[in-house]
Amino acid sequence: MPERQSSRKDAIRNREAVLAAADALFTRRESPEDVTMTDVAAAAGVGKGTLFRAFGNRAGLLRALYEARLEPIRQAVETGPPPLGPATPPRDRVPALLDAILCFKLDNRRLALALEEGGSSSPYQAEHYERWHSLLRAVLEQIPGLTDSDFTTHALLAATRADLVEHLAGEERIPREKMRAQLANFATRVLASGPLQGLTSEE
Amino acid sequence: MPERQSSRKDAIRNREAVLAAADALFTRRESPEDVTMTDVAAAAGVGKGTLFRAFGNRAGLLRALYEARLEPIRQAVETGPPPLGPATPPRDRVPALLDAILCFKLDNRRLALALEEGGSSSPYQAEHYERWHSLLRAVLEQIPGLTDSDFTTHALLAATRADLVEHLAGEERIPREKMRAQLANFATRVLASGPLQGLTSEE
DNA sequence: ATAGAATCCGGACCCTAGGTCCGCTTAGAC
DNA sequence: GTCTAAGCGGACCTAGGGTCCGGATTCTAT
Repeated sequence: MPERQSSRKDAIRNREAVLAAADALFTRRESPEDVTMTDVAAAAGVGKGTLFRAFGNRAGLLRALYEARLEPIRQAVETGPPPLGPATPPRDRVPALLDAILCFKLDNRRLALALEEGGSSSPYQAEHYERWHSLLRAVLEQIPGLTDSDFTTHALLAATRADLVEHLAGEERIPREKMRAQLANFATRVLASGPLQGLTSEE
Repeated sequence: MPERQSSRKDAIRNREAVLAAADALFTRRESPEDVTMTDVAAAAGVGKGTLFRAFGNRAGLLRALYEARLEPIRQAVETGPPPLGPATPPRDRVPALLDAILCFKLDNRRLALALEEGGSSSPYQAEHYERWHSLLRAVLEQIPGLTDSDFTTHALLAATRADLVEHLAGEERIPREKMRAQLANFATRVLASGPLQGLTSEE
């Protein structure tokens, strides 16, 4: 667990340099997998030992980058104004949250891709997925008549998977605004199931 | 492209042996990634050269296994009786198709996992995904009032992603029947948007 | 200021796993 | 039987993630 902060200023400077270099590399290069750790170290003007001591491993570096980029959104969701903040009525907040996630992944395609496929273990063991899931689920549960909130949350989040977004934006050339509209439409449809009762799956 | 059939019987025998060995290994071992190509070759009593000549690369082997397992379902979907076959009314066929996919992934967890994450490129470039997508989409388009069929299809299929299924079955310990019910419920909710007009995203 | 300790630096090195190569073997045709 | 094209298999190559350790740097106490 090499994640604790260091106080030495060269360590801090190097950490920043690595973050910046990795950031640049991931946005520049086509595919995440041809950004090697050696590349990152070289671009940051730092040795591999330094890189690995600071972040543990590849996944650690990705996570650090991801969290940093995600911070503003986390703020907006937790303590911000509507439509993202807690004061928003659930039926409006769900599409807004999904939209925020989608936009984030559109703006950080390579990075999100690298983190989600990243190998090792599924994205479902990542902490940040867990956070989104429990938040979204809590919001869903405030909507009356909505069942299977756990599964529904997973299914909604699955529609924003990085590789799907990448495919839609890259291969199918779907413009950003259209994709956002489609996702919002989809989410709304899922929520708008007032009249449907009795379909509930039982325990 | 080393995919063409050989007529020599030793080649055929070896191909079968590899397929069988790989199948056994993938179901036995915990995680797909600790089944190495060398393992497979050894278990099949065959050299690595043979293995790679027969299947090209790791993805090729996975694909071959996957297609073989998928064959019966493909049959049932293309020319079988309802609820999977073409004679089924669209509103019933969509959940049935998704259910078939879900069951398949539940029955072939490791394999589906290995193929979908498999690294290299996203599952969205795989031929079999393309097949499912166009089929499902065609069915969706027969439902009046349903818009964004392309995106909706992607979103529905995303709910059956191998790693999500694995997570639900493995970590969350959701029983098979419950998961099937939840997916069916979800699909039905998505389709049951008759009253909703005007939400359509415009070109 | 300076010595000493703790920490950090960095690149040579290791290991694993996918993939290739090539001399030897074998199936099948004549 | 023999000739040949195809197949065989394991030694070998390579790339990239991760480790190691001698030397440099920073912080602290005096």
